[in-house]
Amino acid sequence: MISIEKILSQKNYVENSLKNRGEKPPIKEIISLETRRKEIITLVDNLRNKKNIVSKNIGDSKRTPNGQEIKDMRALGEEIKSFEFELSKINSDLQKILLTIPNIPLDDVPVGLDDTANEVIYTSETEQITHNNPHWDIGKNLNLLDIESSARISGSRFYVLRGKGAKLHRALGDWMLDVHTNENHYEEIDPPFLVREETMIGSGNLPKFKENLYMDSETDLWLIPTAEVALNGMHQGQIIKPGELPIKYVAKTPSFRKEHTAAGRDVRGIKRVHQFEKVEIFRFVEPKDSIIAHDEMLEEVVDLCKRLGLIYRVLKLSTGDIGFQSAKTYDVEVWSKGTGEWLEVSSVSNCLDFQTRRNNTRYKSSQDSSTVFPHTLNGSGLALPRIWIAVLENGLQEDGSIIIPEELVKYTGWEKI
RNA sequence: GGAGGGGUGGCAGAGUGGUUGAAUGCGCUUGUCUUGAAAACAAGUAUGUCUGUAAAGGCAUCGCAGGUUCGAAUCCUGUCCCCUCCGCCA
Repeated sequence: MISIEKILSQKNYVENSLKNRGEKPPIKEIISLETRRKEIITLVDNLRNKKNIVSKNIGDSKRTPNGQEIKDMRALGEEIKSFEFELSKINSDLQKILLTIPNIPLDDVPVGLDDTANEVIYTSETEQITHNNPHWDIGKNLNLLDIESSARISGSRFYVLRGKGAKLHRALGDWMLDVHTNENHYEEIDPPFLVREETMIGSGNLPKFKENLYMDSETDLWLIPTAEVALNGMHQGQIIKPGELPIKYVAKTPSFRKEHTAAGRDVRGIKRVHQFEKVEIFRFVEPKDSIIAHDEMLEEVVDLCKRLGLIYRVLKLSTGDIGFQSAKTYDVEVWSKGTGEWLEVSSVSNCLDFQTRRNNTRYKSSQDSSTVFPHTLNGSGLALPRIWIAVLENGLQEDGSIIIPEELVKYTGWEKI
């Protein structure tokens, strides 16, 4: 969440920045709640001080309190209690509002209310070739993809991969994990896929995006829509020791999404499904380092696309299109030759201190020993079934076979399908 | 799921309901001593929040939430987490 100090001290800036996202936060209400909150704190503290002095006096002199004292103190206690009640109400109201306010975009994010304002900042090929053999046909013909079975098992928007299709999928994931751990020096994490509500709030997925998440109401656990949620939760409530930043995590997990909002869209194939695998890279960094870290992560993601021989482009998302928790986002898309469209395979975001404030993840700086909120960054590296789609459609030969990218051969054990 | 035990400061570990924000030890920081280091000695060493230019002070926090009391780390209730044993189980 954004800090209340920022809202108070830079009211207009905050208001304008959020307007660019199409948001109108109740700034006035926040300010009045915050003002009242401080008033009550001062009041309650003074009353408690009174109470403490009397109690201490009784304790020090080792006597029993007289009737008048007991009466006064009881009244004082009641007064304190009623203010405390108001205070807790204000705190929860304030919290409720603050949790629904999205992050403030960085100044170099293109202004616009939707994806039409996104800027394409790089495209690897000037021309995109199309061949009219979508992955659902290729996959079926070569017995790599079995939508009929997944429909029997789970319904629509799921997939079954089989044989070499499954192996290719696994090879892609393993290769990505190896690149991130061996070359980019991330620590591999295998986290839980079910998380507590607090963890979902920490990442920014709750309370606002409940309708897109699966959860078990018996245990109050939520299925992660991305490993970002789990990785971000690793240091909830912790103070990270001096010298431990940057922390770099990579995880391959399933991602569970209801995709209610997209009903009817992208129904064919496996581009948009309820459960998919994704390799996610995540960093906790010192605030001064997040801008550079963001560009590094974009490079790491782009490098994967290059090495797979895919056609890709990089978008800088507009103020209206970046995610709730993000201050700046690059999307990386690969070209799907079979369907003639760009597939988003990565979203690389700098969330600044937005998530660490929600998580209460802090960092003790070695210079001045003050505690600060570190910045977090996340990026897919990469989203799997979509990359699987691209590799399949991209590798399709005249004779109907598939050539596997060279990098993957030592993971698959074969060069073609 | 059943039965027990436990959650206290960076760590370990005390704590008859009344100067306990908290003994003691370790660690860490600084100083004295030393050519330097070690040892020894001395001092300091949690977080949040409010008032204040500052100095300083108030308040809160002993897993979390309530309750009892003039007064709660200490008593009561609920809850979460951890450990041990039993049962079940990939």
